[in-house]
Amino acid sequence: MFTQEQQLIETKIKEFCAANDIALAELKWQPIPFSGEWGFATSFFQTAANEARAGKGSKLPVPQKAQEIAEQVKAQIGSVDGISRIDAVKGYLNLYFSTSAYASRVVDAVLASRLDFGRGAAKDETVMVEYAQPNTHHSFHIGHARNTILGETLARLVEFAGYKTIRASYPGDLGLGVITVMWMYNRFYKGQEPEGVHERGQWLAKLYVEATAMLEKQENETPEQTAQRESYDAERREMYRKWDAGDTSVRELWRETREWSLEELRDVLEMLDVKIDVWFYESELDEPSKIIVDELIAKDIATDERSQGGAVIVKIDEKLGLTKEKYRTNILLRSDGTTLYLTKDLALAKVKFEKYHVDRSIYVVDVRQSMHLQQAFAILKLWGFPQSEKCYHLGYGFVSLPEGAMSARRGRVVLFKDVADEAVKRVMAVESEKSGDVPASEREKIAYQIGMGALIYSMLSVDNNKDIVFDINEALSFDGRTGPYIQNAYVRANSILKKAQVTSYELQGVRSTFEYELTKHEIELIEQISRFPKTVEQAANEYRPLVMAAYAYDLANTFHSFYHAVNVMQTENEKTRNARLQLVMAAKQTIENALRLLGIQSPDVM
RNA sequence: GCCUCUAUAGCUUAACGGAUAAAGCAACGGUCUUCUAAACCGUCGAUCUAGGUUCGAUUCCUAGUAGGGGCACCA
Repeated sequence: MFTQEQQLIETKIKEFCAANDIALAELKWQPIPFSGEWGFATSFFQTAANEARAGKGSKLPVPQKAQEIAEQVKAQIGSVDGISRIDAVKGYLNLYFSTSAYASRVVDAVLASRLDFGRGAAKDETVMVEYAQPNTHHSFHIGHARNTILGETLARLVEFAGYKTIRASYPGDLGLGVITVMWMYNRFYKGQEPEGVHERGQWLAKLYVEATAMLEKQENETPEQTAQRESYDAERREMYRKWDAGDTSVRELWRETREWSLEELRDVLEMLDVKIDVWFYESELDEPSKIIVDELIAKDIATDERSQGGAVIVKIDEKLGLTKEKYRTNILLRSDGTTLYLTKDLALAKVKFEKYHVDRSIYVVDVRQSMHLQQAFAILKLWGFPQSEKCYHLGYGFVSLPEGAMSARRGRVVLFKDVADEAVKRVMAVESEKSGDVPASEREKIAYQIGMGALIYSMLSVDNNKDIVFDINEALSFDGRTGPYIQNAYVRANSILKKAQVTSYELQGVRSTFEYELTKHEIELIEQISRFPKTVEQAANEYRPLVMAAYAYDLANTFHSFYHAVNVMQTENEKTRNARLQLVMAAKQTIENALRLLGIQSPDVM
């Protein structure tokens, strides 16, 4: 927010260095730490090191030399409009703001932009974020939730940063797992499905567990059991064959059961406030991907070894001219001519680039598929798509349970819906004792917002490449570094404004005046608010939801401290009180904007 | 065997190559007649090992140790 001052100072520093034959290193700006005052800083260590290496000037150790330069620069700059004080400390040049002017600038900027405060300038690039890719015929578990939460936050970040953003979901709706569920249903449960979107979706997952148990070879099987199992498996394979051949009744069964899963998925996404723009289905990419294989063979990217009883493969390293093994070789078509995951991903990428004009393509996919995606990107490059350079795999660590890995086969999963329900229950339990004035009609809705806030934040506050052992008590904790903590800061800000009866017209559109001695807490709050736009930029550029999650907590933390230290309503001086109320409005707005990027709601009361 | 990720306080996690490594939980001690104590304030407490690069390394490089994950007809 302070680029003008920064540039002015930078110019002065450059002039000084040029005049004195100092090889200035790149200037990097940062906030001044440990300050009750407020400003920005840069250091001269690199410059001093450059000088020392060139053998110029005094032979001081680098830190002293940096300090010397800082002092000289300070003397050279003199006074700058809007900067109250300049210090040269330990090799750093610290520039302190004229507090009241900057306080007004920050607060007014927030109040002028409101929901758009922090939004980046519109960019001429289209980003597609692909996430929410669960398989159909299974139920949505907490691992899928991590994927979806990460993807949605990333989508919100890049969108807010100014990119045209397309949200894509890619459910896996074919394969042996899907057929297994269909076979189980058709054989034993036809027409017995329960009512209710989630009940039905979860029931399909139960069928899968039951079917797996029936179809897996058991220890100490009797001959009858073996025969039974083999006969079941033959039925299943026959069903797969029919599906593949386009058999009408099997296809109809498939469409019907698939829809049950998709209904549940859509409901879950709504619960998470996710609005998918484009749905891709694996089944729809099967045929197109076969055509692509022919093209890749024709272009001599893929090698057809089918005549020797082999498969169609891509020797990626060889084609890229790499001598060291990196991407290795992968298969595009099985020897029986059927496609694989990689084949379909290539077809999907083509659609993304050609039909949706995607410049950047982000894949939010389990880190275990890292190799697979690197291979896919490499093949896209060979294929001649320049966008392959801007394909990015946002991998994320495994979500496991304290008792071990989740397993859909064995039914050892924690379902998202169950956690969400539990979250509401727990919030309702504390709501009655902790909050007085939550209207009865709003109770459940607010409990849901808080419960989801806790769950979402717990997923976002861990760096994406780290594994998570899911502990429901930790995920739904409401104390400390959590979603509800941040929501509570918002509620408190709102509460002050309500009490003060600041309605929209009185203090809005009126330029704030901070013509008084600001407390340390106010300055820190303003400083924190001013960092929001840069944080958006950083989080979006680096594809790191965690950066925004960390910021949201820091902002809330600063607000809570301010709240305790400064009593806004009891401020005697009216001008000071008004300025503080505007600061509270700005803080409230910024917290809301940050939470919105995380996909967390901001309840007015809690 | 090759590739890759991770290693920070008792536990869970932060930290553009730069100033005093930051939080939460747990423990201990304070703070509600005052804008909501789902909060605030304080105490205790940490960079896996060995080299290297650098003026400066938790951060980069190499090796090691420990633990995940991946490596052609699964997704």
